[in-house]
Amino acid sequence: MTTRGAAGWLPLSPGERAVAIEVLVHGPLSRSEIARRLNLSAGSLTRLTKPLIESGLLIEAAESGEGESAEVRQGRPSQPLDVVADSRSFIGFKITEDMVYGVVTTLRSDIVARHDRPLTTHTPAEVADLLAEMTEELTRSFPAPAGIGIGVGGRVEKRSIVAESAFLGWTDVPLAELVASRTGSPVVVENDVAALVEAETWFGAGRGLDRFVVLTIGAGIGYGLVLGGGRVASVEDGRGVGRRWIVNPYGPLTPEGERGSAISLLTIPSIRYQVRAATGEDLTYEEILARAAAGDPLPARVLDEAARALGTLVAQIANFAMPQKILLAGEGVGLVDVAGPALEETILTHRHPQADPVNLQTKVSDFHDWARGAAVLAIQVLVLGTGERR
Amino acid sequence: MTTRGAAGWLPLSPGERAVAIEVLVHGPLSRSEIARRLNLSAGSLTRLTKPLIESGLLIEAAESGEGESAEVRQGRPSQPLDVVADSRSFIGFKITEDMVYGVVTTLRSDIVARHDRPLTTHTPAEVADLLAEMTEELTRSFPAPAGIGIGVGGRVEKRSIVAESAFLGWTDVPLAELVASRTGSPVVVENDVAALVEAETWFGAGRGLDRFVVLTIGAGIGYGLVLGGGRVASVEDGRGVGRRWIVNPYGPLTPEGERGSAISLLTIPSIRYQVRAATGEDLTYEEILARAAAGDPLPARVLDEAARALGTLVAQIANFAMPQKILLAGEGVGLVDVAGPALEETILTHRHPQADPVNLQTKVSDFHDWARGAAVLAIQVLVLGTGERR
DNA sequence: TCATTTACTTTTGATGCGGAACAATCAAGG
DNA sequence: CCTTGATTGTTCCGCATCAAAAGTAAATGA
Repeated sequence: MTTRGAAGWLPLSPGERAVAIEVLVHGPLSRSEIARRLNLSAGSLTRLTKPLIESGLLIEAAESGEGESAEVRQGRPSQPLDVVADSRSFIGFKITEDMVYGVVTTLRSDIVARHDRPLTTHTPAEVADLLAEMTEELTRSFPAPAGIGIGVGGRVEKRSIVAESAFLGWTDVPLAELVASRTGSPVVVENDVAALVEAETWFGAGRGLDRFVVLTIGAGIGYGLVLGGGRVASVEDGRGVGRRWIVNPYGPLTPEGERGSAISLLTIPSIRYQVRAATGEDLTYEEILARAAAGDPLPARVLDEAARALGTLVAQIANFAMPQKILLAGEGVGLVDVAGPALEETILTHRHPQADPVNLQTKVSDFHDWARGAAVLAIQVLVLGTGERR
Repeated sequence: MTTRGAAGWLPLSPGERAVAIEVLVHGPLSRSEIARRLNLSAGSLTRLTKPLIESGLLIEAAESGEGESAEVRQGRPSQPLDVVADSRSFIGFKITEDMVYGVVTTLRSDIVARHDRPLTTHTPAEVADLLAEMTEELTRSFPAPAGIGIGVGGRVEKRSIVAESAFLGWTDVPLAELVASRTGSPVVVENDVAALVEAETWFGAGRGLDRFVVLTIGAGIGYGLVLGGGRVASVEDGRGVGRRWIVNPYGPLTPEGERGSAISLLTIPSIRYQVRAATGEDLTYEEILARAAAGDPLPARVLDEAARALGTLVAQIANFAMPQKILLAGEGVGLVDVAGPALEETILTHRHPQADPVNLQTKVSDFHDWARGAAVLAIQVLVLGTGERR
């Protein structure tokens, strides 16, 4: 097995794991607070926290200090527990066509170092060599990594094998094994969108939610549905979702995606293509946003149409999947700033008048966020033994 | 409390409840089979089943008899356990504008008697009187009902109060209390769609599934999303969902619903309205189906457009909510028989080419199915103590 | 100083589960 | 006919886990 169990930490009992995850995800918490959250008695918490503290995973945090401890309360002061975030470090990689982005994170998934390198070859062995080299450089000033997570666009099986990746030209590449043998660290490989979704579910916008959706816009469209704390896997994962999400049958026809599909309306290449086809100018996405903001009518029209498509999608997701929150992420969500009103208006048009307003959050992510997502997967799988679901 | 706990049966421990539900929902099962399904040891099953058998809820079923016991197997023969379906009876009502439909069911939710009565008044007290009378008549040849379930179109709160029902003109009517005081039986009131969804989740198309969707077409549109065995409640419940599900912005404008919405494209009144507006003839839904099947172009066109709208909806639900199965139910699903190919084609158009085919099931329901749904709710709440979720 | 409040620990008892040993009941094969 | 093996179900014991209760600790406020 490439991805063996908790490396270094003792295996956790279900109760211990629940406590560890609660503290890890929801910051420093006192024992009594954890007891309330997990519906356990105070006595159980003494029992469960003892081995966690002894093993070094948790620590009795220094009292919040002099700053200001919120309200002064009566009674014995509580003793917050916190994870020893720096006790282990994790490495996350995001592989794109021509670059590899790497980060080092703490147990809390805070990024403490970044390191990127151009990717000049797609040969599996050479890519693994590069990842091993980058691991070496990244860990120079940190303890040996407890785990390595790798995010790749494409289909990934068993969290270790890249079954199919078009932009790398890979089929059934056992990437986890290749990297693990070079670095000696356990490795988890996952589809990039899936990793980002898990990261947001644990540490980001979806923290503590039961139903949660992540929609990413960038070079393509990504969709992740989280139910009951776990991501729902589907066969379309990593196969370029959104090609057949026909939002507007009379919408534009672009090289990728069907006419009027989410891909042809929303992705960065499609928006650039539409502007280029109409004006002859080859503008970057940022330039298009800037021109639209400045009042240039053609870019504004393209972005307005995109925002309306996005609003339709968001409303449909809210109507049918009923998430408590929808996160818009990726490099291509800048259009929300420029065409926000059109987005809002379209959402309202497609929602029941008495329905709850859609809880929508926007987060422009860069490639280091994707790499961080991969690191979070390593935390989940390797430290806490959170296996795959169904 | 109107809806007090398990009337007659001892309160069940979580383990006992799990066993009871497993046997109730999945037919006769041997102890070892239950142990496998619930991941319990054989010893635990002896312990858990003993009180259930003693209390009369379960029984050691007579061996399947002479017929043919499938394959001959080695070893001690298994002893299937089954619920004593006839030990209690349940009553379910569905209230429409001018009729009340009533059924008597077994613990397994099999309908053993039906009785309908016209509804000539909408006064809460008189409706409750009628329900009490019908209960009296329905239980003449059956033991006293263990519980009564009532399904109403509209918003229902706390499974007892009709907060708002347009067609009855009701606001905050404590219907459960009114009926319970007249009959002496515990009463559960729920939105009709919600009740049907629960019934299908436990005993119907959604049995054993983790993610499941029910879409009903009739006088209106109904939508129910089941995740992890529980229905997701939403504020739109009972407020006429589908009015803002804009499927085709250039679709027909009907008296109800926005232009091109699911309501104006799919509901029976809208389809009849479209045919009437075009031909001047006031046809029933069944007549429209028959004419379209016979080749009459105008009804065929209306139904074709409806089927394409339905296909779009189904595909969107499959794309975004990712259920393992979608059930189409209600009085208005007959169009699937007439315009099935258009439905299939539209679904495929909106699905990823490599996605799993949509698991779609169609079930024409009559009003007794709705009443049965209400009875199932009584079974859930009163017998097994399955409370509300979130 | 002393009651009060809140947080945590220790002890105790109950519960529920898995596992081992055993009984029951069948088929297959000499 | 008897043995062997397979499968189901029962009984019993030990273990893990939890809640409840009682005790300890550390603060506030009068």
